[in-house]
Amino acid sequence: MPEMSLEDRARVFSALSDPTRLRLVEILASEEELCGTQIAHRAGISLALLSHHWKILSDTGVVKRERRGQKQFCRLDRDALESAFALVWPRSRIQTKL
Amino acid sequence: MPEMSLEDRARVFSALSDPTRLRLVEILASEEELCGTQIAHRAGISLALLSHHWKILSDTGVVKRERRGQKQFCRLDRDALESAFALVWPRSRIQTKL
DNA sequence: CAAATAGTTAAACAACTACTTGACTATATG
DNA sequence: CATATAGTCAAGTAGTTGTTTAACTATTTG
Repeated sequence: MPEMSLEDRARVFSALSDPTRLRLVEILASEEELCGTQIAHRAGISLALLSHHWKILSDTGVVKRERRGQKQFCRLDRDALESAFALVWPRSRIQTKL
Repeated sequence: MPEMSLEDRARVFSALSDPTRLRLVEILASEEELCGTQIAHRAGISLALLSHHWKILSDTGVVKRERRGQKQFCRLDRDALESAFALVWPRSRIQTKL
């Protein structure tokens, strides 16, 4: 993540601003990777609704997806989060450099 | 910040999800404290619009305000941010304990 | 009290968002 | 090819949000 505009940083926070999506992200924060069906099941939502939120999380760069066969595996992109958090939460950037 | 519900954490991110408000927060992240007129001037917005966004930032706990005479001084509440970020960005909590 | 500074509030509008349902596409397997 | 699994997409509805304008309140100072 070289540079993110104010709008792009706001879009990352917007991706985290819905309880359903925040739950998805928090689930992913505690796992290496999960496929769509697993995520939907853990979050207790339909696949259609996951697909809707998944697109938003992907478009904003909060998660990365990779197709393997029928399934798509998903993981957090911590660099994107860090870029968005940097100016609000400087400590995270400074301290992760340790 | 003892415990924050999923909804409350989402509300913090929602407070940061608008470019205008994110700018306000980033301005405050680089200063000890500022009064409303200073903030509005730096952000290039009207006082009426600041007041609208200021309420959202206060209600979600992202900033704390204190009246001194005519002016209200405002500063970030980093504990509230940390509580919201914790499950998404575990490193910030762990590392700030160092 | 009068005037200036600092901030609030309500109304109105346009734009956006989450969710459900049902039909659709893609990949793997028997 | 048929079936099952995995996920997408479009349409519709209901609710929310950001901004402007203009009038209003609160506090300080002359």
